[in-house]
Amino acid sequence: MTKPALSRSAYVDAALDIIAELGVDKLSMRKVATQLGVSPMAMYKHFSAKDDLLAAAFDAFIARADVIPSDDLPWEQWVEQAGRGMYLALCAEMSWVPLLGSLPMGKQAATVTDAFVKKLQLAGFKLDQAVEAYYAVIQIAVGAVCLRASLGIADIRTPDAGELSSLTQNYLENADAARLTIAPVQEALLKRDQIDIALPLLIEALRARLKRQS
Amino acid sequence: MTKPALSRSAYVDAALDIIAELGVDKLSMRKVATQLGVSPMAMYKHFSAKDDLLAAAFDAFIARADVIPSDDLPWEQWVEQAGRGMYLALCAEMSWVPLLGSLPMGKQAATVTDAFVKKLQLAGFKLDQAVEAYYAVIQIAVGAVCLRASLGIADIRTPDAGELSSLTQNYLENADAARLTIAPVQEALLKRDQIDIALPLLIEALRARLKRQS
DNA sequence: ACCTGAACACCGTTCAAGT
DNA sequence: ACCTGAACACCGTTCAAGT
Repeated sequence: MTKPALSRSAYVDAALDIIAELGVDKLSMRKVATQLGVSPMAMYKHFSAKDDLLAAAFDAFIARADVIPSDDLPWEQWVEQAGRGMYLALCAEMSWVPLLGSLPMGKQAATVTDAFVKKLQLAGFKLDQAVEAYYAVIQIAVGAVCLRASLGIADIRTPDAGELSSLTQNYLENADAARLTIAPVQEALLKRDQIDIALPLLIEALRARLKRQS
Repeated sequence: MTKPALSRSAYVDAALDIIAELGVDKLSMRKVATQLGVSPMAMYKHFSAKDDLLAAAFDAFIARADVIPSDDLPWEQWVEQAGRGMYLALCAEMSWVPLLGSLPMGKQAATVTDAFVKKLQLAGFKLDQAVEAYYAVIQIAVGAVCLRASLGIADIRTPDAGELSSLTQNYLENADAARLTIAPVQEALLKRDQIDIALPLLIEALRARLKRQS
């Protein structure tokens, strides 16, 4: 009996399964192939290299994350929800984080761009301002997830109330008076959702900019 | 003749050499050991695992980057320069970028925190606002570098004038009218320094916040 | 204390060969 | 066209042994 030829998306789905279970760092060409009952080398007919598979998997991940908010929201809330959506999707699958700086944006990312720019243009922003705002939100979402990851927060559970984050623990080595004052404030800040640090400030600045030109 | 015992910092220096030459992704325990003329296993007396070496190397990298601006600048410029300094240091050694979300902050990062918070407190911000502003700047700097890396910009050269970034190339696959309008604006934006996208907006918001409470 | 040698259990990828 | 098997050139890390 001849095996049906495996499609590109079959490999991508298998990769996403393995990533969900073991994390991006444990993904290997061999594991994907084994899950599909195929030789590892079969994949090189569909993907030029592991990076290619990873980029395709990330784009599929973005599609599933579904970060585009409902259209009837006012722009401030729309932007806030879009940024939070990106942040939350990545928080749920934090093993992507170390690769965030090396993954190329694919087709699904482009549809998010389109929706964002359109929403802001309808709100009265100029095209270049809308594009600028989009990339500012992306930066902040990615930065927030990176910061969260550096805190050593595990994927699911929130940190135990009594326990200092690893970041604050490091900070308190060789502590002086200033650090002892700063540490609890830092710890309180970092216990909140990291997306709430810079995103509200950004939206404030955008609102001021819009008001100034109307 | 007995070899002098190798210190932790000798390993870190060797690691930074290899990273500067080949990139973080090509660093291996075996290469560091070979450069020092030692068995790979010798390192496990000084570092519990490769992650431990990498964290130490990153902290040394931060120390060398020297991102703390001169003290006599007004706070807006000080914050702007600090953020830009982080951004530029990472742009110069972009192979760190994929790891930005998984590297813990060490002692050198803590001295940057201290300087930043102190500067903003002297400018009139409350402690919690100063800490919040610091992490907002970190997020934006990290996000900007991640975005720059995703553009497929090589470490040194600026992209050829005539050539679209890989991000815009991907964006233009299956292009409709809207995308054809957005693409050149996006490309112009992404040719600028990525740190200039969100950092000025953040500083604007901070200034407004400070004015409101005084 | 610090280092070594050999081994284990993995990797990504090439290449020639199969059907 | 698509897949296989064997091989190459690597990895991080463990463990028992050396000095």
